[in-house]
Amino acid sequence: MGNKITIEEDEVRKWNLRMPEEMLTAVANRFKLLSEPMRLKIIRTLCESERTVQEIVNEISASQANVSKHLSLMHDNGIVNRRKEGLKCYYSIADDSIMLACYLVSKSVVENLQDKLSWLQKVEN
Amino acid sequence: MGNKITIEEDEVRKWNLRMPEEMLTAVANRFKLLSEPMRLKIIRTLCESERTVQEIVNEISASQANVSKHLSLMHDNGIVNRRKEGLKCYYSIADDSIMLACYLVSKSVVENLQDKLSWLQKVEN
DNA sequence: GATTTGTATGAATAAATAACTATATAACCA
DNA sequence: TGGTTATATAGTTATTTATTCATACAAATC
Repeated sequence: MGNKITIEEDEVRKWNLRMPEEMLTAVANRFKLLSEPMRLKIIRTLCESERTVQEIVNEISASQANVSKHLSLMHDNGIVNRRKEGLKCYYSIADDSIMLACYLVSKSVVENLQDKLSWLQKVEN
Repeated sequence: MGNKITIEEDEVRKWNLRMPEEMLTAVANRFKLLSEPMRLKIIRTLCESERTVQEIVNEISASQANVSKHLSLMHDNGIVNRRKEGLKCYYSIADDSIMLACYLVSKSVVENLQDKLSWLQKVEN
């Protein structure tokens, strides 16, 4: 229990500095997939466990067509898995790094918000 | 030397499941900032050290207006710092989590590409 | 003050895309 | 076969945005 992920700080600072153009585009595309609130909502439900399209539709109250399109897009880009069972179609997270990215970025965003809040409170007094 | 970042796996899986709507939008916006190849190129140069606008323009061969606009956008969103010195304007990375996100996502993208390649090689034989 | 240099910005354009409606497909059941 | 359910897709619209060009601003130098 309590598994830990460790990352070398030195590695981070020089993240693929010489990465060729197409790979950079691929990285940008991966980020783009995570840049829509609706898709983040979907991913968030999938982080709990696999879900059918309809289950997601009910949970996040969006249209079936829209959820399906987002799932298809994410499937085409390899960030979710698809598993068919009769009429239903189960989706799940295909790449744990997605969750890690969501975790780190949301943590950072929340921390920034907290900083702004405490700054505002200081100014008010 | 060899500083390490450690992350609890359990924490990752339940990344802010109950995060309110506006925060989710903020997270999506953060990802959106990282979803353009041109901005990633700029960020990549800034990961080495702070740079003036003109230095970046020369390094990535883009127009001054475009680089300036991207930098302004990133500054407005708090992911780069701005430091004026005479005529020149030095930009730098404001948030280390940006680098971490770039590192993790590009690592994952590269690994996926490698998987695809080795699969292709198998099929060819 | 006039000029030069570094940076920012406004307007215009083209491209991408999220969401909607309607419809198609595909699997199951009666 | 006909009907129902779950999901996918085509066409359309509205919005966003990356880029370019031209110009404005601002600090330094002459």
